[in-house]
Amino acid sequence: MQNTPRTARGRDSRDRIVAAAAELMATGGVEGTSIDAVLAAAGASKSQLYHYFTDRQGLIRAVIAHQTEVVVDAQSARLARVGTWPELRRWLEEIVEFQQDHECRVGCPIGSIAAEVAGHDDDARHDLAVSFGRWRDDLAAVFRRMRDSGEVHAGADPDQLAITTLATVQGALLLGKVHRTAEPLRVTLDTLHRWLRAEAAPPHENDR
Amino acid sequence: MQNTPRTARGRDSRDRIVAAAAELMATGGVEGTSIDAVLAAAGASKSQLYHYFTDRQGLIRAVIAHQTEVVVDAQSARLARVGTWPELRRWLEEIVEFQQDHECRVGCPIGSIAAEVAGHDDDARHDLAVSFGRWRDDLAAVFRRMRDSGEVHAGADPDQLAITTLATVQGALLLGKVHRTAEPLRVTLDTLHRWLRAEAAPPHENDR
DNA sequence: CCCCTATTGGACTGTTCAGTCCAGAACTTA
DNA sequence: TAAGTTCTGGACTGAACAGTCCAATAGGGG
Repeated sequence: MQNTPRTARGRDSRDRIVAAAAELMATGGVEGTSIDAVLAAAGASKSQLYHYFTDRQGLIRAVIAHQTEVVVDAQSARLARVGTWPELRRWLEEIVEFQQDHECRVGCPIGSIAAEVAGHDDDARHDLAVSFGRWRDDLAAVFRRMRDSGEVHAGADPDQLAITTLATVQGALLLGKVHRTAEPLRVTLDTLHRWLRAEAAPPHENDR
Repeated sequence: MQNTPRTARGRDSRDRIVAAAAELMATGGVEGTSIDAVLAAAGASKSQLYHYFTDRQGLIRAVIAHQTEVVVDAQSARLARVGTWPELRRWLEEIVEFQQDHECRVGCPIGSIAAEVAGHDDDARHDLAVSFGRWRDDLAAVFRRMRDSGEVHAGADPDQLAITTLATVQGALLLGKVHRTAEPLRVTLDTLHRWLRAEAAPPHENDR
């Protein structure tokens, strides 16, 4: 019935359901995860789920919102601290390290959901477009800052760099997930970094 | 029972089933496509399907093989005709055009299946790794040819360029699918092309 | 033509699924 | 503490699902 939780207990129940669904869907896919499996994992009952969500699709969209919070919001905070080339490099390295620590099993939760539902769930697709849009904007802000501070040359287009960076990261995460190795991820993000560096402002133009 | 078709009629039946499954799974996702839906679309009966495939997973792997044939084999033939920068650019443009013509609805069939099943079907994941590996090798062959002919500078690593190119293309296709616009695809592949061009051999080193 | 194998139709089974429903428990507010 | 609301347990339903089975047909080699 799509109720908003009004008590701490209700909020906790809803959160447990969404967290369990997010975890199961990340590994088993969206359509491969049943309501019953989610409830078993969350230790909740059916009436709880249908009290907070209209139907399965509502739960899926809540999972997308949850993963956006986990992934994009975290990236937003992380990217806010990126303003130099070494910091950008570090950001890319952390992505590789994270995947390595998780055996490349998940890739990007948002990207995985997107690939699965974008074709047949227009509402979910829209939510995901917004999430990706925010991520792209955060990246564009980084490149804009770096351009303003002279780390990136004046002619560079921060938006284009952001879109390309996001696409490359997503593709690299997919390849890593398929090969279950951080190797393609490492190679790709390394090359991406090298190419991005070519957007740096020539030192002789800024250092005088 | 995983029988190989022994007559023309049997081969036709099997092909119809796989083609219908591939089409449905491309739009509705793998787990979102039921056996019954496949049979209805193919105009076949259950005993036909279970005569040629052991189970649902067998059908999925056959679909992966089919899409590999359609996508990777086609790319292989297409990339065999790429050996110069304008030809490489043309190849990237064709990807954008194809997606535009299909309203970015499908993205890459291989990539979509990969994102969905890589997490929980190890056999399928392996098949997909092989498919992506072949695609990468074909791309590496292009860059190796271009290096040998002096279009790419001697220090470039064809394998790294191939992996990064494949990852970027896959990521761009995903973004296009989510936004249902060729715009991010166009921007990303444009930028990718610009960056790849930086791997070109300096003219003064080869033109004398 | 006959025999043998490949192929096919479709009914059937048992399970799992999403979603409904209602009675009762827990909590809030006054 | 009493009334009103929120939350919860879990049985129940009907549909959809993957997979089985067998009888029947089609087609090819002799």
